[in-house]
Amino acid sequence: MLSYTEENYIKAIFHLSGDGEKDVFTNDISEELATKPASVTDMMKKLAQKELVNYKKYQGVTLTKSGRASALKVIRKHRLWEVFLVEKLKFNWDEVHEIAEQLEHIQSNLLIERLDEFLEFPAYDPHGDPIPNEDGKIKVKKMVLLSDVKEGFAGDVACLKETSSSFLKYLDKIGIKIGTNIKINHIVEFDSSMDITIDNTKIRINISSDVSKNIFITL
Amino acid sequence: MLSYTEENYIKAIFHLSGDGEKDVFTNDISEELATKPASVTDMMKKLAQKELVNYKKYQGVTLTKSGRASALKVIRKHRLWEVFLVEKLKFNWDEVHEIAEQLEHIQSNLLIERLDEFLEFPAYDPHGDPIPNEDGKIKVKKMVLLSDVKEGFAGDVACLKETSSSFLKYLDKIGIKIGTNIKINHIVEFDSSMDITIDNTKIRINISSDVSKNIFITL
DNA sequence: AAATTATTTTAGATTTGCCTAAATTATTTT
DNA sequence: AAAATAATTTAGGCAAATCTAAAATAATTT
Repeated sequence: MLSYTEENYIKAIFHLSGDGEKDVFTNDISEELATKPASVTDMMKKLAQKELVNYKKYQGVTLTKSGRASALKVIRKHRLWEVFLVEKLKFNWDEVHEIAEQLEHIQSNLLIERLDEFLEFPAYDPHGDPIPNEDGKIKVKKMVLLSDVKEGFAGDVACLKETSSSFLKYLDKIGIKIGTNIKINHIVEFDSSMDITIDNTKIRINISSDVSKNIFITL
Repeated sequence: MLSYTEENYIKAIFHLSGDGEKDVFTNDISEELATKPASVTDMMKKLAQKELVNYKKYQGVTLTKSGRASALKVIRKHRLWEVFLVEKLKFNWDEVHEIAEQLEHIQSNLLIERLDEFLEFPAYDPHGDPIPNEDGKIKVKKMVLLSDVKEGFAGDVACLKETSSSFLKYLDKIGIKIGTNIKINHIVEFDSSMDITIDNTKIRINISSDVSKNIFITL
């Protein structure tokens, strides 16, 4: 069984690797977890010993099969708890992250399966991120970054890249949530900001490229 | 803020002191928490330093006001989570303790208030123990140990002293739960076992004094 | 290719919570 | 009241996870 800290390292590596694709480096992990690089090196040796990561000095790390499975389990728990907090306890989507960071470490397989059932087997969390199933399988939605599509295109908000509280609060304010329909009326060449229509209403708003770069919409 | 371990010590002291009445001794705490007496002494110094306990060498400890408040907060969380597990996630009353032991340490005032609301402000947990309110106030039910009442007496099961899985499973089997009406038909002088009627049915069963000593009924 | 810069690792400490073994204090027995 | 026993504390250490400072390695620049 993994310690609280080990789980956090494994999760950080999973995220930094782009869900397991790329190698991850010491400095990046230390930044993600707000620790020092030396601490990361110590932990990488420990995780390598436990065969959770493939580690070669100075070469970065990747997760092993077993490490990947552990990461997906923690992510599953995190996202299910987020659904619980938003759907059942009426939290806003910008308030749930810190609490889910704690809840994700609760150890009980039965608990998480019962929670999943109670929530009626959600496929996505409140930010649109997919919830891995018991076997770590993820349902991938076909989607593109809003910033990558052309004028005239329309789609539904599927997922957010950035989930900071300030970003989520801004989206609340302008009326964007998961499932909101967005139509791109015009892209300003100068700054790549977009003039969009929300849910086929008459209201048009302008969003900066910093915003459109962080919203995925369905294809 | 208290560490996970400190919270467990404070909670153990609260329970061992009979909810704050008596002095508590090193050996008892070490037994309760499955640590060694020397470890307890270390922690008592630390908790005294933080003004959570009154500690005098060799004399035992008591909780301070602040220690008592911390204990009640952890107990509140533990019991609310137990209600959640039983009422919402369909756990049996003998399965919830270990999970609640973990959940009770999650830090978020908002979470616990929202959970309380979601559960519709329960006053008692699945074992009949009272749930302290936000201010640490407890609603005391008037009750007596089943073993302390006379033949002919009847009352409703209010609370259990022992909450081990084996005891709870036995109660399940013989049909006793919180709220069950029990009438004492006869007490066997030899072993103090009791012949009882459950919920005014025609079925009579015999329970040992080990059982009757662990069931509280309403006065 | 040598020098500079950036990244990573090693070495040695620190803190928290725990341990064992020995010493101390309190309690009980004779 | 002295001896024996029980409870508690002290002293010294260990493991996990962290840190700082110094050394080693890799990458980049000139």
